[in-house]
Amino acid sequence: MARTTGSHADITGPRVRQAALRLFAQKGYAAVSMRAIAAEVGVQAGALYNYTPDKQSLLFDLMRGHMTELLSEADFSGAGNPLDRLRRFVEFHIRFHADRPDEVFIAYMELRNLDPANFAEIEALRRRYEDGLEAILKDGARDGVFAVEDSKIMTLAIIAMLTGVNTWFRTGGRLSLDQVVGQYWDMVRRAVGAQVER
Amino acid sequence: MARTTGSHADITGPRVRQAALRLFAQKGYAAVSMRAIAAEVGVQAGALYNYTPDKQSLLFDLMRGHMTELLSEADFSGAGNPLDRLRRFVEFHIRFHADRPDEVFIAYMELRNLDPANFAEIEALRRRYEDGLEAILKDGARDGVFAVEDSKIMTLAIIAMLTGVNTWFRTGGRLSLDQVVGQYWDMVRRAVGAQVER
DNA sequence: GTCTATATAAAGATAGAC
DNA sequence: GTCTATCTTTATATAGAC
Repeated sequence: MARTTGSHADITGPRVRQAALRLFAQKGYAAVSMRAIAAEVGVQAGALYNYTPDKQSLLFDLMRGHMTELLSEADFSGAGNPLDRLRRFVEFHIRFHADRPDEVFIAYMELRNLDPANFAEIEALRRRYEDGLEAILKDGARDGVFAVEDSKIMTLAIIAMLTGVNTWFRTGGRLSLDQVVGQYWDMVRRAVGAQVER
Repeated sequence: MARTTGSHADITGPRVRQAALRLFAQKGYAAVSMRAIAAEVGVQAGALYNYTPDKQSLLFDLMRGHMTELLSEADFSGAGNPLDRLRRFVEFHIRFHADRPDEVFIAYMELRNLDPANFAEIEALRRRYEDGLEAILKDGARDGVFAVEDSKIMTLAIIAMLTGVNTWFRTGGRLSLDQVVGQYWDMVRRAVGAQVER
């Protein structure tokens, strides 16, 4: 990708983030050099430092942006009965994550490469998301429509199961995302002990 | 750890693998230098090459050893009814993985750092393990005791849910491993549509 | 078998010209 | 804003002494 000297701040900034996202997801943060990111963008390594103070900030900004968007799009308003809220959560989680495989991969794989302060901030966001699901389960248990022995364990089990979709799902594969959502909803609904509607 | 010059092949070999295991799990393969492994063992970097041809082989041997042990200890014999076999699988999976947090972490996080040929070999072993669980689900569906819409999806969903335990379980924490096994078995049993025994 | 020393390559980050 | 050039550090791996 040949590039000439000049000013392209508005274009280059997003391209740096995009290149870092793709390369971090593909090879891992520690295995990606600033030179590799620069090459993907089409600039020299030194130019990257106009857009990020260092490599760590690049990783942190990607993860924080992802978690912030996740929390802003999730519906934890509490509207509706617990079974409907759980169904909406399952569908949202699968679709949101299927749309952003690289961001999801980084968010789960690169936590240990965050500086301690950055790690704490990302963990707090993740915790808020878990709390959103746990509130649904607790409300369902309170209403007697879910069989919840330990809401925290059930929260983590459901999220792990749903996020696992990203390890194998590919658009255009054997199953449509609609089918995936349907089957996971069947499993989650049964796992929480909700009655199967007929 | 002060060390002097001399021959310690029988001792040093396992210590190299153990140090690599611990450091790869903690910092990630790409972020761990051969010098760091040597320092953990208490030798100089050059001495490591008496025990491994290179860093990649160190990673591959750890992962292959883990997967081979997993397959050798799992009971995929087909003895018993599908519900009992599934219960045994759930308990085995949770306990085996809880006993080996570092190996499990590496096996899931460092796949992309394997050379292509090594990756193919590990993937084949992982597939064999998945096939073992899928056979249980298929037998249960055949007997009409499980409600299985797609055995492959259900296999991956169960494994993802169970392996997720490793992200939070710590010995001496709020819950004993017995309690964890019991609660996950409740969820899995319901997720596959099996009747809850009373 | 382990050491010291080193060959060779690549990393993160910065300086100064344009 | 981007370039080229470079400082400084660190990496994998090997050679040869003991």
